[in-house]
Amino acid sequence: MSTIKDVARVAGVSIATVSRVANNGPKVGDKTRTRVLKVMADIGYTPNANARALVTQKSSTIGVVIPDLTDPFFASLANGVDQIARQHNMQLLLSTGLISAESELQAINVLIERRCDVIVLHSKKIANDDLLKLADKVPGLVLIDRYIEQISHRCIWLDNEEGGRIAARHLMSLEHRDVACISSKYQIDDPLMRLQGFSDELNSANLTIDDELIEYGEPNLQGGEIATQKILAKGKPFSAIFVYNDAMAIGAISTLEDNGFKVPSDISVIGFDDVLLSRYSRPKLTTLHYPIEKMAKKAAFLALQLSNKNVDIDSSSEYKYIPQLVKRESTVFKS
Amino acid sequence: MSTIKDVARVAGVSIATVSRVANNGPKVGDKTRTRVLKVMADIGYTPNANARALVTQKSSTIGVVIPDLTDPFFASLANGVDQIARQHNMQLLLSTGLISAESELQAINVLIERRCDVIVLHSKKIANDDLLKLADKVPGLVLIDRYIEQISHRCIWLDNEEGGRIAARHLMSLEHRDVACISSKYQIDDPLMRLQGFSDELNSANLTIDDELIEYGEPNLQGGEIATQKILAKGKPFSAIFVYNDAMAIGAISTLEDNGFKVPSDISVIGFDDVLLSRYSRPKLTTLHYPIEKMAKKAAFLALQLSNKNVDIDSSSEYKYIPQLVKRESTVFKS
DNA sequence: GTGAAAGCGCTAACAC
DNA sequence: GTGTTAGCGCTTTCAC
Repeated sequence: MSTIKDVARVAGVSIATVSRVANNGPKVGDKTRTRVLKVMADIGYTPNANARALVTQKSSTIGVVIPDLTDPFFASLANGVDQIARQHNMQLLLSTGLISAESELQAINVLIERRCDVIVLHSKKIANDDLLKLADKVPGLVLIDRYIEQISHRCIWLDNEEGGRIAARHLMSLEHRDVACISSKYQIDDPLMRLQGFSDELNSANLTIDDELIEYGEPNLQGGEIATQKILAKGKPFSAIFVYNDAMAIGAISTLEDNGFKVPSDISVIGFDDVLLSRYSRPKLTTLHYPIEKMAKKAAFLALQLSNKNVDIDSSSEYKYIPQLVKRESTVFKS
Repeated sequence: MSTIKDVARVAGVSIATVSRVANNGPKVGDKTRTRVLKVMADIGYTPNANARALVTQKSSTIGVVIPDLTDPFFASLANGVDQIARQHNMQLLLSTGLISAESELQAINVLIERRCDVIVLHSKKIANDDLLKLADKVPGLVLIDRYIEQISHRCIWLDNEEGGRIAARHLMSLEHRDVACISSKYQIDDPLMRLQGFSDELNSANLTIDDELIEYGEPNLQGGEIATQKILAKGKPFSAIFVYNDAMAIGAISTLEDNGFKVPSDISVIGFDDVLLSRYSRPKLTTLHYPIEKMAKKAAFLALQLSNKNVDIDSSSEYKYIPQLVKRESTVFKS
């Protein structure tokens, strides 16, 4: 591939001039500029971003770490960051971290090797201490969907506990008293907090969840199916289920109906996340809206600011989002 | 951020030695190696991938151009490429192209600037000639979801026309004679070919589609809703609809039911793509399976081979995929 | 086994 | 307005 030197040679100018033209720099004669531009087009010159990054010390790429792309929730996250990247003429470098601490660490490391100025990190497995070190190393690093007190001004997170409470209040307002729960088998913060909030709110109304009516599974459609089967197998009565996320909730509904239970008339189901799917499932899913795209944009924007030494940040800020109840068709008054 | 020089200085060796250690190179004394490794860890050294790419002339990143991430179809595409990237210890650089030729061109250009060795390009708008030039410039470039004769061995594509034919045969086998079509308003190859095949097959059975029963819309849920409303407004009878993709089909079903038509008992609906959603919609969608993830993997793998000068490729190969009919619940015998 | 040095393609002073 | 030059951080001969 042709380089700046080739252009310079053919156009009969120095490489400095070519560089100026390429960067729309000042002080270049009009005839020179047009001539250089023509040569560039002729020989198909494309500047080498790696070389440029090396000398300018900035790569103009935004790095994102997410577990995987097929989950619509994470796709939305990446999409939010991408939108901010476009606005700033930056590129998205995507690193999938899957679910182990090791692979998350490796994913983030790749981004640092590439000298991403700006990184939005969704990490569930890396220990706080390691995250603190990373944050220290990369000024433009922001955590999404996680909260660490020492770097609270660099965390964009959702109040999962409050989400659990809202779900509980909603179900109680519909007079459900015997509720089951389906949670994620990955014992990370989110499921724990959601369950905690849910349980607390029930308790404060003198209700409790029967431990046997709590099941755990993979946080996807199939996980919801299996967990529901297990709960059903116990043979204990319940009139509503609080499910960890929408995918599991839809899996749960499918299983319930296969077993002769009508949703919502026999059993109400409430999900979490409000992914697109939840608006088009039958019955349409009542769920808690998780404004992930908005949060991702905020995260990218914040990371951009942090990476810019000229802007100073109030390190006491907090970026906590509250999930919103979206009432649709899968929950009704207890019959 | 610390550099190779810092490591060299602290460890009391030359940068060449550090480089050897960093790359697991040969001929380094054991004590030296451990000492250098320790220093690296101590000062938190992370090699600069840009500098490395500059000298080695390879970036070990796979570039992908897709319109956007939120469409599950494209997310699957990106995911397929990502899996191959992981296998080869490469990174995914994602460039979203949206829908204009200009933005697609710009998206691919960013990838070339970054000197991606390997590029999987989903382009609908760029003219054949321009694509040919790009392919010439970047040996590791592969087109997905598009066919250009001159570079047929670098195209991974689906036989959309055959898909249309299969859909037509399926509907005819269920004795539908009056069929409507919903197509994409973006008059690119896919919708045109699908409609063509569909129409041809009907014709060969002496059936025709009433032009008034063909409507065009955005290829998403809402587009399907609007197109269906328009068709309904014509007041012409029909017993089945062939829809451009699953999202539109689900939108169509929702609108049909809102207007008092039962799917499939009153009207059968067949979609295209077989995205995850189609398995969980009610009724479950009959559709044509588009093996996009498999094709994306193939594309990435092929691009990888192409980028490697040591492997030579049979330039007469073709990579045509045939969609498969997936019968679910949204189509039945005409009543 | 280790080091010195050249150079990848580019930008950014600094001269003229 | 244009050219010369010194690196950016790294790999890779080529000596020793």
